[in-house]
Amino acid sequence: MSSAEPAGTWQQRLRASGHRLTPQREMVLRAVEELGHATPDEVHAEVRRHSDSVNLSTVYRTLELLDDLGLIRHAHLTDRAPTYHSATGHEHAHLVCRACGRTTSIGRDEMEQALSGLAARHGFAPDYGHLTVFGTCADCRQGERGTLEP
Amino acid sequence: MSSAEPAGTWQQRLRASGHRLTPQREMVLRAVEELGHATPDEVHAEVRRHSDSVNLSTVYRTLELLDDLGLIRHAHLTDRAPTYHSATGHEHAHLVCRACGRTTSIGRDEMEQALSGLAARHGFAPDYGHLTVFGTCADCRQGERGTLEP
DNA sequence: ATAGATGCAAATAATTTGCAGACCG
DNA sequence: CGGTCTGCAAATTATTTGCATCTAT
Repeated sequence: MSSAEPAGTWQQRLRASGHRLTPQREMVLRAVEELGHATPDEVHAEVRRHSDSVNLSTVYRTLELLDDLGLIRHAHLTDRAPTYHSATGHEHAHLVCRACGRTTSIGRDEMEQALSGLAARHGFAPDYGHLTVFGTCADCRQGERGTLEP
Repeated sequence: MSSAEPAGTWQQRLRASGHRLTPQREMVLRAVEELGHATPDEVHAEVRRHSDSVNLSTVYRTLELLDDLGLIRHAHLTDRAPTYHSATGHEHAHLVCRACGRTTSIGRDEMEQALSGLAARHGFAPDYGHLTVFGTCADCRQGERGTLEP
């Protein structure tokens, strides 16, 4: 049904689309996979730890490219910067608590099952791996003591 | 159950929270209600059409205040700027097609029903009025001509 | 009268772009 | 070699903030 990962290694994937395999691209991809969910800035910092400098512009350009190729994905876990994560693992959506900031990953299957009826009804094919549901988690609903801004 | 609109008119709502009723705030609120879904910049432009100048800073400050008070709401309909909309109407979530950009409103009830199981399972209370589901609409799935790689 | 609100301009933050030189294939 | 990529610095875009002045209450 839904095509998830394109065939081939990421190296092949790059070449197949007429792009080149550079050390920067390899480092950025690794950083994203290690960090889990990270902003462009965090990826930049991580890359710098392992190797010498890679320019922030290059990080932005690379993240965009890898996202286009489907090698990584991005989601909006805050009202601010987008965060990137590996696409080689299992596709997942996110529940984000506004009170404590905690993020819970929801497997694609569970989310797909929940939205299947709605999706069918509207002839809409959701991008599950990009979906973020904001709200309040169990812990924060109990201890509800108003707003706690970090 | 879920407290949607606080009691009282928006004027009362403002005063009750220790804020003042200014012409700027009134104009911004009107603009948001007229525009449907609008970015801060669009709200600014709309306000200027009707009356003389209101500073963009004031628009930002006012949108934030009205959002905090629950008089308006915001959602992320693109990977970019947030858009604000009236909260006096029915609360709703959005389906956004990445291909054509079309936005479909989904009533709170329908979305709540779809996610109820998942929400209960995780003890999570979703903010339905903020939820945006990206994906591909029916029309665009047909005309599908693949991905456009550079 | 007076705390809160606005306008303005400058400060931040986040992201993008032009270009010359470096480098993959 | 030759077209891609990268680094760098400057340009954009988006949003926030300090402060003097104004105004709703």
